[in-house]
Amino acid sequence: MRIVVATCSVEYSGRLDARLELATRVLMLKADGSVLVHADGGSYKPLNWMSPPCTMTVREPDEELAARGVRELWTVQHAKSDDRLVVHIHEVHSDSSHVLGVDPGLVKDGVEAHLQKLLAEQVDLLGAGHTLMRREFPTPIGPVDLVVRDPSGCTVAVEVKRRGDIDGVEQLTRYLELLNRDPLLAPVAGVFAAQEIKPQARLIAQDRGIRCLLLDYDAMKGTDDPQSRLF
Amino acid sequence: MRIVVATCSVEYSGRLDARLELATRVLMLKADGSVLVHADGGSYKPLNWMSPPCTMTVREPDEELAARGVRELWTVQHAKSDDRLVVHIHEVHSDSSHVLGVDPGLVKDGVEAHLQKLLAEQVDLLGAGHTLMRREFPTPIGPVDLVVRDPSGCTVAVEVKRRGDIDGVEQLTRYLELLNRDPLLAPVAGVFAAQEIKPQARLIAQDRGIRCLLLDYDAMKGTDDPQSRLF
DNA sequence: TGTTCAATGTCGCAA
DNA sequence: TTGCGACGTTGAACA
Repeated sequence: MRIVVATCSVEYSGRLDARLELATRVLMLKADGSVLVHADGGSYKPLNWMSPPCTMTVREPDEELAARGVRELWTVQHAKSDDRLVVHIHEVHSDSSHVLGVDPGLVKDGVEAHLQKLLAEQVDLLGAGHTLMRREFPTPIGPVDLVVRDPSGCTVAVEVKRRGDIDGVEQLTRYLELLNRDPLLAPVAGVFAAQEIKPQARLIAQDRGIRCLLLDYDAMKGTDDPQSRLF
Repeated sequence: MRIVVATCSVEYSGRLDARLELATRVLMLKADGSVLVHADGGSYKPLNWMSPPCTMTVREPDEELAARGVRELWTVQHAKSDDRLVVHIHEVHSDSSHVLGVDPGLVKDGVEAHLQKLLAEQVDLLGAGHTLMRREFPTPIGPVDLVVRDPSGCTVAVEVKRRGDIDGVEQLTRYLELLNRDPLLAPVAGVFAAQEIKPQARLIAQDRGIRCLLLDYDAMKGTDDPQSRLF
């Protein structure tokens, strides 16, 4: 991520034509090539931008542009369409780069969170005699939805999803690998619980010894005791 | 504009609840109090944000949070709703402020309104001898973009879009149904005019006897008489 | 100030 | 890929 504060003008041409007159703005250049032009106000939407996939090329201005105060000419070209952003850099006030790494991404709490909560309350759905140890069990790679103990005293890690896809199985697999390194917890079994489980996900889960559990959201809501039904 | 690069976790609660696990991100704090949380990829939409009007308060973490590595606690509270963003700052890698001033703002050219205006002026593009009856012809279900009369004296309803999609055809269909109930206007023909018409939209239009017309914005702007070329 | 509608909408899922 | 619907939609024009 490179962040440049510069006095600049910007032209966009593509689905429409748009222009930003000379002013000082923040230019955010992301690792995937995308560029955002932000002012010191407004909402999260930039004044102008180019979405990935795109590439930026920097040129020296010709004499005429240089005479008008342009120091650099940035051209950000979209890879697939002919959308293009041209930035005339007049003066750079700040220019810094930072290594951010891949972001784990936003987790939204909706039905999935509710499912998790309901399963925590109705932990017997995993089989008679199961007891809840923790919800949102923290690990360095993110929280495990549920950690429970089965009747034999073994630890079980549960991943709850609305739609059970391969991604979810992979996630649970990573948790299991990590938890099984902890001698106080190991051996840890895995349960993949979802409203709907895709055949491929089920296959991979079975191959890894992960049990699949279909959840009936409406039934679980129905059995929900009225006290906690205050959503 | 203050820009902070920090390792942080973020929680949003408001119209939904969402969470960003610990990672390094860019925090953009605008002059109006709004805050954006950006990762090094994705589109122009931040991972998380708070729109103005809102205010940010900074607190020291309590002992428990401090033990987990939190150095600062930012709470961004929306002024009118109870939307709230909480940022747990673990480590600050960069922190800089810049004075940007007020932005002159984006000037656009080529939006639907321009297309409609140009077509109203160049109504011959619908075929020689067409005359404009009205722009924004009012109906109970919304205004019809253009109502024109063809050389034979028949009424024609025109829907103008930048990108001709199915819902545009549906919209025009509703207008035509309504207008054709008016004995003073009926029979009313339909023209779907757009810079780009999706194949499926064209199909549906043809099936309903609606004529499709591709608009060349640049050409229309070129033929535009100079008096009205004051964009 | 509220309502309606376009948008360089974007985003995510299903067919 | 395309279509469909939702979005913490945002933004602008208008009543």
